[in-house]
Amino acid sequence: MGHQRIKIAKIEVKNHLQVTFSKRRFDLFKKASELCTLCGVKIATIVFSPGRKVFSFGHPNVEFLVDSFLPRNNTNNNPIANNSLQLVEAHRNDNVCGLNLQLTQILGEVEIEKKRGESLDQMRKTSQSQCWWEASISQLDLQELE
Amino acid sequence: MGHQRIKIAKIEVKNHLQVTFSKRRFDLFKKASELCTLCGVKIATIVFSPGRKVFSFGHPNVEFLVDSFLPRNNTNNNPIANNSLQLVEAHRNDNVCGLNLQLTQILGEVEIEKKRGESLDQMRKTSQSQCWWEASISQLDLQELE
DNA sequence: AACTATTTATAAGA
DNA sequence: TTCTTATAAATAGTT
Repeated sequence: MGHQRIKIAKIEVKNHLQVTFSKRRFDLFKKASELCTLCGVKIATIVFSPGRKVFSFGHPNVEFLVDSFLPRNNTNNNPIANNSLQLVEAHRNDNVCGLNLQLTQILGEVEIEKKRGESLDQMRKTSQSQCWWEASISQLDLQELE
Repeated sequence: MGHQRIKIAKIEVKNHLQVTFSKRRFDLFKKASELCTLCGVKIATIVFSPGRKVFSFGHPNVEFLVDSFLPRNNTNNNPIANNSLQLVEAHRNDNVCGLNLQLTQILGEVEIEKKRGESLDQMRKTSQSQCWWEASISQLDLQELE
């Protein structure tokens, strides 16, 4: 890729590895996010980093994995404790879900802004002595007009 | 992407969606695999398809995820179960942390794109002398633009 | 962190 | 479908 193609093998230079990890992890989650949106599927991705950290992406959240794989066989018979746990669970899920929604929405905004920038760039380039705005405004969609 | 750029939004044409899903799922797992090899990390990815099928990729396998995160034996006095619960806690915190990092980075991207748009807008305005009617367009509100 | 030169990924088309 | 192709994205190395 890039200037030189690399072999898909363990990167030995620690600093280089960290940079590549950050870049590729971000893009992996981005691709996962796009697949979610494009195809309306549920995805959970979890990465255990070299630095012993855990990164994850999930839509609608990562925890749905737990619900999918395990039946809730709660052996704790204390109803108050159970309710409290459920409230904590709900709050956490809302938190993660909300962040994912924000992420999705903002990714969309980025796309819109980039597209707008590209449109303006293109129009600027094609504008000679003529007024490009008149010819182009009819081609802008609503989001761009906003 | 290919011949045309597409909006990241739900694909409505079923046949098209299926093709895109297959391609992008393959590439997602490929990217995950490369990240594993390059950086020596553990990854688990699970996709619940529109056709109710489940696809997964894991290195060294997918099950380590279940073993790491899901407390199978929920008897509260079981030290193994407690360890699992702690892992779940840690993971959730990391998940939120990771999402926040993504949000921060992407919000930064939005700012950059908006500034770019503003500078292009400024360039446009400086050329207003050639377009006497342009100012009136800029003053139209959203409803009028629609 | 930002920037290129290339390699990849991929939306359409065949 | 499967392959091809034109174009958009990703990214390795650089500044």
